[in-house]
Amino acid sequence: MPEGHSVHRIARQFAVNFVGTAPEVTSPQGRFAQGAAQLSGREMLDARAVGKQMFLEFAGERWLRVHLGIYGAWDFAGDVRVDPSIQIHGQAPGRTKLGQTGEYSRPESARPLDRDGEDSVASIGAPRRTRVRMAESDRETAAPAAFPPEPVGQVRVRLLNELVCADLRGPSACEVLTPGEVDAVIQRLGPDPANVNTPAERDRFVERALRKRTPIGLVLMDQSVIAGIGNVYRAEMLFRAELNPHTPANTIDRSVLEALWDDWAHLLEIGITVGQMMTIDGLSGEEYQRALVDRDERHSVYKLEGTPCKRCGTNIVLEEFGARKLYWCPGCQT
DNA sequence: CATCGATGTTGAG
DNA sequence: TCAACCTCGATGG
Repeated sequence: MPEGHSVHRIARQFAVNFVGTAPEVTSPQGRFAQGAAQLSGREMLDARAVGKQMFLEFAGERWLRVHLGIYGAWDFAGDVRVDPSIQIHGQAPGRTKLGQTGEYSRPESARPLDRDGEDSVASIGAPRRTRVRMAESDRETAAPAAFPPEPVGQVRVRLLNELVCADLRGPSACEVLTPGEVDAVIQRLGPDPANVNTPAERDRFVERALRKRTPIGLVLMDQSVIAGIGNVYRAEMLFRAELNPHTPANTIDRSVLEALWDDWAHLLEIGITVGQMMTIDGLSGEEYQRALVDRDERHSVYKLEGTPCKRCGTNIVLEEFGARKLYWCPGCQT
């Protein structure tokens, strides 16, 4: 379910809660018992995301690669700290408000969107006894009574240190790799502006795209061309660029492709910070708060088929495209 | 409460 | 091209 922004958020949570500790690694479900044994008791050295994949580095040149696929999720429970660069919204309806201080949900949290985001070297948040599910959207629920909690459902892998327990369920990939194998995987992925956003990286994307006759609507989802974009961001980015999804990539102006990269970098940074795919700019504070809660308020085309385009009034259409659903406006995406 | 569908990818045919 | 993976929120009765 998650697009690139969620995976970066999860990697940051591992950096804050696990890097520098030597967690016990188990596979309550059993399917990953062998891999878990290879990692257990080793210090975690690094946590990184590239596109939709996460890589956790352990001492002894062993890496855990995780891809959440369509319904994978991580649950963090215990005394969880929140990386200062991310906000956690989206508690279940009817649950207690997030954080006694309201630190993560006050309206001013909208502000970083309009700035460049170079300021924060804030200190890491204090641990808070809680449980947070991190997947396509985050959800905070009441802390389990016991620590570590009883595994619920099919837990492929559990990482447990003194303070925090992280459970992985439903991943499409979960495996131990050597450094060389990690390099090979990353080699096959396109650039990710959340890791390196330089003119050279942007050129890498542009050159790869210009070599394809494939429609841009497919190229944007090709993880070897640009990493991290999924079906929602694809549709929304094409709308923002006023681009017909069927346009062959190699017929698009270089400047337009450069703008697509810049827009992805922009949207991805917002997504990482906010934890929601906010794809409409310039919302008022009130609209922004509504967009946090209601998907239809934060998108222009995704799942909005049959409604009038906010830009030109033409009805948004839904089209089967490369085995996925594509939402776009035939009126102004030309 | 049963059923559906999903923000993804792989691999069989 | 499409089933499989195997989770869970949304939807409808």
